[in-house]
Amino acid sequence: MQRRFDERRHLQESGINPYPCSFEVTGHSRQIIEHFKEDAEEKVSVAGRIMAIRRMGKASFFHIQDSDGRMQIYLKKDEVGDDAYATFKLLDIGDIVGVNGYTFRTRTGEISVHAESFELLCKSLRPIPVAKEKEVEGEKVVFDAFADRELRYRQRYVDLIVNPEVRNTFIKRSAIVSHIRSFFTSQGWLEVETPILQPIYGGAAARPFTTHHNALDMQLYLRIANELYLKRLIVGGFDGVFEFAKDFRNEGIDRFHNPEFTQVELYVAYKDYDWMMRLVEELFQQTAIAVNGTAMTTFLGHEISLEAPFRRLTIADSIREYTGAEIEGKTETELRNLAKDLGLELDPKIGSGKIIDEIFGEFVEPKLIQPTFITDYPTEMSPLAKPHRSKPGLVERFELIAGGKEICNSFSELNDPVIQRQRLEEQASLRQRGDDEAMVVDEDFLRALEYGMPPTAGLGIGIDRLVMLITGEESIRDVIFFPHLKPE
RNA sequence: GAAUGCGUAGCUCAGCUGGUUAGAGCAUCUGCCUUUUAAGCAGAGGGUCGCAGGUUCGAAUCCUGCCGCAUUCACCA
Repeated sequence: MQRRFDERRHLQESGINPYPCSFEVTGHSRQIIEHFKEDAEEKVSVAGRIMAIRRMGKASFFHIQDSDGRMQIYLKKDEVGDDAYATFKLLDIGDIVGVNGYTFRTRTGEISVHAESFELLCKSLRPIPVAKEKEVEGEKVVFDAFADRELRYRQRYVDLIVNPEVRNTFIKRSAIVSHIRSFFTSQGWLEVETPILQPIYGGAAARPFTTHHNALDMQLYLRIANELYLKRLIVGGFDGVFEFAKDFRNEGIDRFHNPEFTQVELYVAYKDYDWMMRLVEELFQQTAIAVNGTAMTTFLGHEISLEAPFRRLTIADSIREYTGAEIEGKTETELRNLAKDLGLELDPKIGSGKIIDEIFGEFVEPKLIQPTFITDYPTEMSPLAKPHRSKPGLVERFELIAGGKEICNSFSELNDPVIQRQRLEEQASLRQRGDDEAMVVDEDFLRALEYGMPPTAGLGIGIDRLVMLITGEESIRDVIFFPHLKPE
């Protein structure tokens, strides 16, 4: 590094600004290669980071990497002049340069740019961990790639420079988000923004991060969900609203959980959860095809098809199928015994809904590899969902499970303010008994419902997990640019 | 929060039944080379072996504690 500082000074002393203001770029690597014509050389100006240099005395080859790929540059001392060639000798891998020249094909067949002049655009002071590549029987083999997980996450900028597949994953993430956004927008639904700092947190069962507002001298929470605010907007008269939301949950970290994560929540008036299932099928299939060109994906070693329709199974049927146990019409005591027979050790404080959830989570969910809608959950687990139209004790709710993990959650939203108040008060008493994830009564939300919310279908999609599913990445840290790590 | 594994040069790794001055490839530096592509050839520099203690004549190597990362489990999407 000291040497590079010296070079920086050396360049400055010889009148070269190592950090100029701009450079006129006329072409990018992939586009130049695609448009290349054998007998018509094209004038181009390209810019990028030097990734490899092969100097051969009075001529050199090097590769620059720009936003969409790599381009080889050929530089001859005769043509650029002695001074420029001397400057070139001071350049390092990692420096950013602009090159003016014309396209040609080398003796070995690589489409390249024959430089007529070049300009240093940024001196790099730290060596980048370059990996070398070689083609072996048509396959690219990478040698000594920058692979240390901790370094890759802490210095994602380096990871992105050096590992093209990482860059690709994030390009796909962006494509997934923009596809969902345009799908929703094209239905006429409104993209909105709601508070991240909330005086009362709600909409999910989770522990929040707390913070403090100095001027108001009050405690505030980072949202765990935005559900209750989006419903207020449906009360306000919008037919469809959605928000790509960063939510925050003060829970453990593992390869499926980051303390801040992204959900898109959607609420559509006059619809129910049945309609929402059809929407999710169509959305997921289209998104996968838009991003990967196919509805097939590989996740955790499984081939998964996102082709609609997805299997539908009530939670009771799913437990019957995977354990042989019957949960319908059972009392809490019977359910507890049943769980014990299956080998589950349960906290004696939990109620029947939670027991069913435990059985499901232990014996069913990990086995649901192909996308499956699990429907008709016990009321106790779902205080914001509408009672089922024909099955007492259940609500109109579904979760989409794929790859053994929950990807979506959806209900026909509860819009009866009287029942909603009862449910929230039940939550509050659970809270008093020590369940610190139970919900809090939000009087303003209840007031909104009392003005009247039309029948509404709601949906939340875990974007990080959907991106994992579609890209095949096996850790949430590989689909979040800057995953949470302890400080260095 | 618990268990297991890992931490050696800028990067990828070897060395770890304790024993001269800790190695290799790439990267870096010097010299040669005007169509190379893991360019090549000749030479050189580069390390508080994660941190702190301990055992020992002697520790990268054995022991203890701490820090960080990964995986699994628990909580959760």
